[in-house]
Amino acid sequence: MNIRDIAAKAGYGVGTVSRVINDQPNVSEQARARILTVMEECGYEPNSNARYLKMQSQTPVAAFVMGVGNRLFGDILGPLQATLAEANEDLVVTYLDDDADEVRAAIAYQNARHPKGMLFLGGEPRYFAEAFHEIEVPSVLVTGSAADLGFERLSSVTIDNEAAARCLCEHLLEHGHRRIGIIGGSKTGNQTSTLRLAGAVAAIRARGISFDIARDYEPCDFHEAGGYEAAQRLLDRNGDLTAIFALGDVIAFGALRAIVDRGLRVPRDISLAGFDDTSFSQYAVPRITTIRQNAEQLGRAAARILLANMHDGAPAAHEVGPFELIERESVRAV
Amino acid sequence: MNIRDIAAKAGYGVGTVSRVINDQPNVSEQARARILTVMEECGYEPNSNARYLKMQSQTPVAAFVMGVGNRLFGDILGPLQATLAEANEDLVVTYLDDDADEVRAAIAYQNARHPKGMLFLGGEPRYFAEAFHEIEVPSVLVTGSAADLGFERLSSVTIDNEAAARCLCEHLLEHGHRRIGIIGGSKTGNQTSTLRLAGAVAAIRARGISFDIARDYEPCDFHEAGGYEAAQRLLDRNGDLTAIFALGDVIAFGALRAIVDRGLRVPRDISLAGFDDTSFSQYAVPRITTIRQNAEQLGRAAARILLANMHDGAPAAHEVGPFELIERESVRAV
DNA sequence: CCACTATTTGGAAACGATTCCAAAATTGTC
DNA sequence: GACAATTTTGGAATCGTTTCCAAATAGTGG
Repeated sequence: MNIRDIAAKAGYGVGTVSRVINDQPNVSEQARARILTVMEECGYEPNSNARYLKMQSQTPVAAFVMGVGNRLFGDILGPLQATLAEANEDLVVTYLDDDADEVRAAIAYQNARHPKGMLFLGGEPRYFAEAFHEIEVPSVLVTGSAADLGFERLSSVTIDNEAAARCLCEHLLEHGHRRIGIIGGSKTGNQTSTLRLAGAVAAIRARGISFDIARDYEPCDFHEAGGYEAAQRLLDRNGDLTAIFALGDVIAFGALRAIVDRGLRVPRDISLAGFDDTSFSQYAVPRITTIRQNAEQLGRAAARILLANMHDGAPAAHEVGPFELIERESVRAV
Repeated sequence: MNIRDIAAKAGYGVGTVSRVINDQPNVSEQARARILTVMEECGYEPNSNARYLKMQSQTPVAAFVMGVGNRLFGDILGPLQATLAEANEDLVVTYLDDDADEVRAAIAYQNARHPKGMLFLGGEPRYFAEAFHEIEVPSVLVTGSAADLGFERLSSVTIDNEAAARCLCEHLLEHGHRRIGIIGGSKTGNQTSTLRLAGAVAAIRARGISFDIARDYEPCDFHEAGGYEAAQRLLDRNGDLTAIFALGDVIAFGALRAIVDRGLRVPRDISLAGFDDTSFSQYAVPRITTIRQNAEQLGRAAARILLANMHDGAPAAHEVGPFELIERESVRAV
């Protein structure tokens, strides 16, 4: 069942059928209706290979997801893919550890098939910045800023992580906290966490309160176990902390458990704040104060920007989405 | 740069070049070497669209993920995609709500591009069973059983949900619980949840204890909010429950919050059990007793079976993976 | 050296779409 | 009703492969 069959059945030429398929003008209403009916009847779907072959565009959009465990990415990926689907664009997904070599290899592999576009979720911008010079298609960095990387075809969608962390920290400060500990962010430094850390530290120091990175900060991997261990280490060093700011909700969740295991209570003994407003944070006991970023909006924005880049040759855009402080029960005044 | 250019540059015909590309016999060593050299020099990569168009086999493997929120699927998808990648197979992912029409439309759309294989994660087998008669490629149902659906080309990878639920319920019974409530599973019935429910109810009734579906069971959507509300409704009806079995960890997590909001404590007043051993369940307060299924193993098995089906024409296989009861703190003896 | 078979090679046809140009049909104007 | 302008239509050429079939070449035994 191909376009010629449809044309024959409908009593029109292939050109007209093609125009109908592609929603192009200069087709009479009558012809359009008739052809649509026939296509419907036959359950006809155009062959995408023939189509792409002719149109010279090739494989679908490729997405690289660094950090499968992060539920935020799942929440972003859903709406992102849905938006792409509305434009009939498929999405080839590759899941990766956030490791420089693995990232490079995966990018090289996908790049060889000339995808129409690329998407990077999570991960360290530095890693693929190295691999990026050979990429000739529009790309979007989701959940990270590429504005300062200066790549011609690399857009980005993110929130202002620094401002958000500052906002949250000010919230803690306003509640009287003076000894605040921070956990999260890899030892080797990771853009997003670095920004959050910077914002938090800036807020604290702006009040003339000292913050000693070596003492008051503890890096950890981005999962519950990391948060658990980091909180342990941080509390071992600092008996006087009244609040802990975890650079991610899953980290906060692990930290919560660590605090409880020490016989302490949140927020009575220690206040706790997270980041991301992952779906479980409003159900945790206590409900966790956090920063919400709108995953759906980020996902849709990423898709929209990429489509604009791909189809209309729009220049790289750098969208900064809104965030919101969600006050819950895990922070109390001291 | 196409196959004709390469043929011209190498001084051979397109047929010979094609044979080299596809590793076919009947090419002299001399020709093969020369052509490979030229291809290398030119950085030539065959156009996959033209190729798939001609070969009638087409786009990569298509995966349908029903229920983005479910972190288990993320955990399965990672290893699954990695295994596929080892065989140089790309994965096109579509995220869907578990809705019959949406599923049908997505399957029709992807099927029209004649993917090499299909994967279904989560979702209700019935929904795509309807759409399945038109699928002519090998497929694997992950996290659901297809053994009894009787489709020629549909494999499945799952655990024995019924036995696992029975096992967990027996654990509750051994701890002296006699009034057990169950939450989870959609109103319209969903294979996985139905099996879990059946196993649980069977275990309870096997002890001569009555279980009244209308009274002791409450369906809900698969997320924290669903669990929260279902637990509320269930507890409103039954003041005498000593244990609640949630048909999924996220549901259990919502239920935990609902229990706490009633001023009750887990496990002192009510014991709670989940299913899936999602990463947060061992950090929840209290740590949640649950059933672990090995996501990585399931993912790899699914990919392995699909590859065998695709490449070697292996018949449909139905793999039943192991499960494990993880005893934690949320269940105590009464 | 010939007849015959086996291997290697070349190139036209086909896959199913899009795109363009020319032809046909319609509309508008006087 | 004639003519121009516009809209609609048909269909050949094209995209870059694979797959045949026929032709050329190499190999073999007598």
